[in-house]
Amino acid sequence: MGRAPCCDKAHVKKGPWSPEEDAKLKAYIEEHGTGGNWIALPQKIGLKRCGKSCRLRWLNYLRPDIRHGGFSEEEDQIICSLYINIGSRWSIIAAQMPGRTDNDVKNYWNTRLKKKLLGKRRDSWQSRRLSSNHEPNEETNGMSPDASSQALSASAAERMQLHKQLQGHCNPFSFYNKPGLWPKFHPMGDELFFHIQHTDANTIAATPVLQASNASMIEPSCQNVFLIKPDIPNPMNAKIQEDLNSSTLGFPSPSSSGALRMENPSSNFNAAAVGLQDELHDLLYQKNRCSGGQEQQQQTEFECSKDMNGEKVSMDWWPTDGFEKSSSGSWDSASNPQADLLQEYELGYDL
DNA sequence: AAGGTTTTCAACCGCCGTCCC
DNA sequence: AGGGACGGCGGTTGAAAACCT
Repeated sequence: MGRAPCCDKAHVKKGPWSPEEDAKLKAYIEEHGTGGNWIALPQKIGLKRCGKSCRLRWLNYLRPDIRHGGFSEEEDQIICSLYINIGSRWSIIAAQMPGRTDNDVKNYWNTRLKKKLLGKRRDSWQSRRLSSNHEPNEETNGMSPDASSQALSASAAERMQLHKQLQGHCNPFSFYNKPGLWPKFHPMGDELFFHIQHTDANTIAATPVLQASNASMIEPSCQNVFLIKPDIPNPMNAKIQEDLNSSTLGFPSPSSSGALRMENPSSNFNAAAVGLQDELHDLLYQKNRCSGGQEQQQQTEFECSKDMNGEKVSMDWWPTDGFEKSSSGSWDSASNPQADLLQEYELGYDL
């Protein structure tokens, strides 16, 4: 037996809200609040709407402090940073940007940022498939992006690709290519701690901190993954800062292999954070790192590599360095910490 | 100008966790 | 303890707008 519907769907209105409905809902909530019961609310005010629909309309559109559109570069970076690290937790991500709703952030990611960061890469791959006789093995270790995408959740696949792009193949000086700068960056690490703190106080320092309540919603393995604004008093911050200070690594000691020692944690840590922010910014705003610093609009990793080599070369959508697909179908890691990451993605983790 | 295509985003759907009886 | 009610969330849809040919 299925669950009873939250409302009588035969008698509720659906579709776009009229100005009259908006006015009724807004006036009532501003005067009486929601009364703690969204289901009963539409009946009270004579709206032929589902309670959930009222709630959504209020939260996403009618609330007085809502901001629509006009995402700033800082917000872009916050969204990308958090998406890479915690996945599609839109409510948590939105909570970092006052006035933004999860729906807005989700739409913005799906329609703009994702395309900005990932879209052209797929297009490139598809066009190459059409214009050449590449065997799948040459491209992606036997898995086409489409096929591999089926094995991974969309979110995990996207984030895997973002990790890859941030790895900066074409940039030998990339943050990702300097292991000494890495924090223990594996998002599934036991005590993973990913601290993005831009030293430029005018940029990331303006980032609101994750609320403790939100942090508690992240599964334990990822609870230490978020942006921090150290000067904001917050129980979670205190704990994080304590961990940071007490760790010889600059972040909590790992309990497993794959972690990277750092001699000068604080400076490296900040350098790492700055490096990541810079690279994210580059990806978002098309600053070209591999053509001697020349600006080149809309250039993504594939095009970048193509230019570097003067010919169309195979740049895998999926990472291949250090990865081997074993005969059993699993990924072997050749001493590459990222192999573990991919393995866990393959296992279906969706952070 | 018209028709087709793509993009955007508000709204819906259904699952899940929590609360309360 | 168990089950229903509800809120919250992420994924998806589809109409409207924008853009292209």
